Amino acid sequence: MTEATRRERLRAETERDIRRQARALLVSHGRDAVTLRAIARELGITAPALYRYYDSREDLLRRLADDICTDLAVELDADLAVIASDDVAAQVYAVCRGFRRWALAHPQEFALVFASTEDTLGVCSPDQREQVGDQFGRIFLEVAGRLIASHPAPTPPHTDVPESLHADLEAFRRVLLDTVAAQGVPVDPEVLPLTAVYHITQSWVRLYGHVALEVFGRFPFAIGNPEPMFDSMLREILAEMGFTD
Amino acid sequence: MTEATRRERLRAETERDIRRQARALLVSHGRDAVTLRAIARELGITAPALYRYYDSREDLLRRLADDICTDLAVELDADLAVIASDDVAAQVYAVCRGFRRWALAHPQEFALVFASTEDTLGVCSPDQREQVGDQFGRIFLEVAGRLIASHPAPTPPHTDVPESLHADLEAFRRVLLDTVAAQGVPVDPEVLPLTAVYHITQSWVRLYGHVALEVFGRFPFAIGNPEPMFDSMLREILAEMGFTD
DNA sequence: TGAACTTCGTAAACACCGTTCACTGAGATC
DNA sequence: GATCTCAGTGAACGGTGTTTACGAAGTTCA
Repeated sequence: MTEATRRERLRAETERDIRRQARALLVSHGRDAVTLRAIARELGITAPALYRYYDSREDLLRRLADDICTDLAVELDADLAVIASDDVAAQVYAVCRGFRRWALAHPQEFALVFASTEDTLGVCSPDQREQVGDQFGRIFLEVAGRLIASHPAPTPPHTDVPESLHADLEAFRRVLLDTVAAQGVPVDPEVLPLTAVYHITQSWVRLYGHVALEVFGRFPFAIGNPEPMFDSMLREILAEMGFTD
Repeated sequence: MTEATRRERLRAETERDIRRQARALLVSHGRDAVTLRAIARELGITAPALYRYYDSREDLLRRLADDICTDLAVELDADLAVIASDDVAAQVYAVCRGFRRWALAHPQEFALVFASTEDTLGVCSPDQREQVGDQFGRIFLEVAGRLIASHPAPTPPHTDVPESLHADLEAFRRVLLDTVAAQGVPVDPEVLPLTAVYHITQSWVRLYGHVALEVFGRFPFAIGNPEPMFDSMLREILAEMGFTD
C-alpha cells in the first residue's frame, strides 16, 4: 500500500506537524511569535532539528505563506461548490465575500501573505511568476475566467486604458484566456477586450483595498458595520461589468 | 533664551536621536532590525537607558509610526505648496501622487504605518479618533475639504449609499465640514451630500489599494510601469467627482 | 553652600532567540 | 552483517527585550 519507506513517512508527518504548529503560533500570537524554538518545544524536539526541514526561519515563513494560500483556496473552493455553476455573478460575490471573511478571521495570515514587503518575505523563485500566491491566484483567475466565458462581452468601462499598459495587459489577458481554456470552456480569443482586463485589475485594487483597510483599521473614520459598504462596492463592480443584478 | 533646564534640553535631544536612529534602522534593514540594543549601540549608550524614554520596544515603534506620519505630512505639504491654491484638482493629484511616491520610496515605513494589524502596533489611545495617523489624516482631510469647498456640488456618483452607513458617513461628513471650516473657508453645511462623502471613502479605498498592491508586489500580473495605471485611476476618480480635467 | 531629591545611565542578570557544529543512534541499502 | 544516510541532540556563540540595584550628575531649596 504505502510506497514510501518508514523514514519518509515519519519525515512527511513531522513536516506537517511543524507547519501546523507554526500556523497555530502565527494565528494566536502573531508573526513574531513564530519562533523555531517555540515550534520545536511544542513538538517535543529541539530547535536545530528544524534545520533538517527548512533552511532558516525565513524559509519556513515563506512556505507557511504558501500553505496559507492553499488553505484560502480550499476555503474559497468550498464557497464556490454550493453555487450554481452557471450563476457567475453569484460566484464572484462568493469569492470576494469569502476573501473578506477569511481576511477578517485570519488577520495575521492576511498580513503575512498580502502585506509583506518583498524583502522581508522573499518572493518565491523566479519561475513562480503567478504572484499573489500560487493557489489563491488560481482561484481568482478561475473565477475571473468563468466571468469572461459566461459573459463574453463585458460592458467596456468608460475609462481609456493607458497605452503604456497595453503590453502588460495583453500578457494578463493571455493568462486569463489560458485559464478559461484550461477549464475546458471554449472561448473566442477576441472576446476579451483590454478594457475588461483593465477593469478586472481595477476591481482587484478595490477588493484588496477595502479588505486591507478593514483588517488594518485604516479607514478614515470609524465604521460600525463595514459589510454593507463592501457589498455595495461589489455590486458596483459587477454593475460596471454589465451585471445588473 | 532657553526656557528649559539643562536636563530637559539633553533629554529632548536624546529622544530625537533615538527616534532618528530607529528610523535609520527601519529604513535600511526593516522592522525587525529596529532593536533597542542596536539603537543604543549607535548612540553610545546601553539598552536599558532607553526605558527612561519608552515603556517598551512596542511603545517606541508606536511613536515611530507617529513620527513617520508627521514626516509624510510635511512632504505632502511641500508638494502642495508649489500648486496654485485655487486649482483643487491639481492639489488632489499632488497629494495622491505624493502618497504613492513616498510609499514606494519608504516601503518599510509604509508597511509599519499602513499595514500593521492593530494588536502588533497597538492603536493609539482611544481619544485619538482620527485614524490613519494624526498628521497624515490631517493632510488628507484638508485636501478633501478644499475639494468640497471649491466644488460645492460634486456630481453624485451613480451608486446608492447603503442605509446602514448613513450614521457613520454623517459623522465623517461633520469631520470634513469642520476641517473646511477650520481652514477659514465658509461652506454651506448642506453642500456636501452623503454620496460625495461615500465617494471620497471609495476613492481612499482605491488609492490605498493601488499603492499597497504596488509596494507589496501583489498585482495579479507583472506591471512594467505602474505609474500610468495610477494616473489613470486618479483621472477616473476625479472625473467621477465632476472634474473633467 | 550644602543637604535632599530627582533623573539619566550603567552593569549584571534572566530568559529568550536564530544558527552552527560535532556527534549519536536508528532506518535503509547492498 | 557491514556500510551508508540522515533525523535529532547538546553545547555553544552572539544576539534579543526586560528587570533590578546602584552610581553619578542635575535640580531644588533651606
